[in-house]
Amino acid sequence: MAVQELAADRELIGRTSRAEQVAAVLRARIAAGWFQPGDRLPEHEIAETLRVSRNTLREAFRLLGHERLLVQELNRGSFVRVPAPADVVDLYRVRRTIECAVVAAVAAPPGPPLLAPITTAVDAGRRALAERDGQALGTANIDFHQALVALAGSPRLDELMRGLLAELRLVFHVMDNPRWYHEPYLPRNESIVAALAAGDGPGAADLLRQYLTDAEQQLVEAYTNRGTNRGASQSTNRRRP
Amino acid sequence: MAVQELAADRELIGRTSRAEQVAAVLRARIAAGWFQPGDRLPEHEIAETLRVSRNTLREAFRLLGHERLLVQELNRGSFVRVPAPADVVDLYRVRRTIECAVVAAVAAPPGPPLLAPITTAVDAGRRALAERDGQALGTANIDFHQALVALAGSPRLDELMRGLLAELRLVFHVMDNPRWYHEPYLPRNESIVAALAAGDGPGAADLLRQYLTDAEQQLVEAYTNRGTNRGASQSTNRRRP
DNA sequence: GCATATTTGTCCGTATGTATA
DNA sequence: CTATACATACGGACAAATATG
Repeated sequence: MAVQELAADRELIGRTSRAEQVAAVLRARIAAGWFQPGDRLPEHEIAETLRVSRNTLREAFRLLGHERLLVQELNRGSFVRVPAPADVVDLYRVRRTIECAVVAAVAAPPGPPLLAPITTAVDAGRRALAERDGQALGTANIDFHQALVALAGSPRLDELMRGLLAELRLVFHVMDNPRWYHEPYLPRNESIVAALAAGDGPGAADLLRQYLTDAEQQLVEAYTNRGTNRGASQSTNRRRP
Repeated sequence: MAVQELAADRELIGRTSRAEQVAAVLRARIAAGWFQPGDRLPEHEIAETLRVSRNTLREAFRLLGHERLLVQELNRGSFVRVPAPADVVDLYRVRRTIECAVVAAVAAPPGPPLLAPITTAVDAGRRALAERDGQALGTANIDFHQALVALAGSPRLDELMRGLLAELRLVFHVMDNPRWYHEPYLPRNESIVAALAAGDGPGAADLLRQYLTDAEQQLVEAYTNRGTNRGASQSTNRRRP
């Protein structure tokens, strides 16, 4: 019965709990960099601002902690997570494993509903580059890789990828200017699309693997430098200005 | 009531955050089948039994909901999740993607610290089969695949795999006798180990992919039959007997 | 269809323990 | 070392939704 598919849209109406709504707000704030890695999220202050009780806020904190966006130190509070260099390495290891496996499984040119989001993301990236919009370039790159994983048609892989990219956003927020790291890879995205459109999954996967390896190397190098300079260890007691 | 048997787990809590300790207890109970898919977990009753407040229990519920072990229906409560057939398909799609990718990346015989857990799991399976211990056979199979993913050396992939296998346990709990589904695959595990020990990752990955495809087909078939017979839709109001 | 009882969702007050100035 | 601030956890309260008769 097709009606049950509507159930997926239930959460779009008001039918979600306060805790998840609060989590969504905080998630967006963290993704946008409004809360920066290392920032402490004081319960009382935030609960008062969002007009929710501390109990429901704590439920939201647990959710975000489970998503690795927050770390919760016992009796000290919740902090926006500041990823360690080892996390960057692991993130890219997982990305290589999953993205490449999904892309390599492509045996025929994907249909428009699958290919369109990919080309759209590349176009958005090209436009952002022309307008020198680093923020848009970054999100376009994220959308590109999210669309790649969507080729598998797996809800769990989609959500997993969302989580990985959300974590990766934390890494970029630790550094000053994320745009430089995405810029050189736009033409490589285009060649990946070309291979995919031709139905050459394994070829696209090879390009993608090299892409991710290069990106990781450059990112880890820049990250360890910036990271140690700031000395933003997780247990420092930074707050919002 | 049978819920009072939970009091035995009261002693396990005492070190980290209460919510995570409670979550660990419930997670173990669900994995063991003590809470069965479809069961409702009443807040007041469980909170009273575990001697925690409803607030902290709800934090634990949020965690388990995020792990897809519980579903939380607004104003109706938290239920042990009963996976749909589509979930089984997706679980195996993810398993094929990740496990095969990890195994295929093996280019040389793994060192003892990586290979030992794999062979140990196979041995445990062989022993369980000899003793006709279906429960042990199932866990041995789970340990085997967990050890396979550990080849990647990625904490995130390890945790991801743990979650997938925990979900899969729910599927087995919906059906009566899990042992029949693991039995025919033991020799295939052994051949996978042989290929791995020889450093032939791609060969092992091919065997593994076929293994997972066969297992999925058999499981989905048996699952849809059992599942519809029971009529255990998520919104039915089952409780513990 | 209606009235009642139960359960969840949410908030508040408060006590305790922990970390930090 | 004391004092302060804050997180942690508990219990009570009420409204809202749901299940039950």
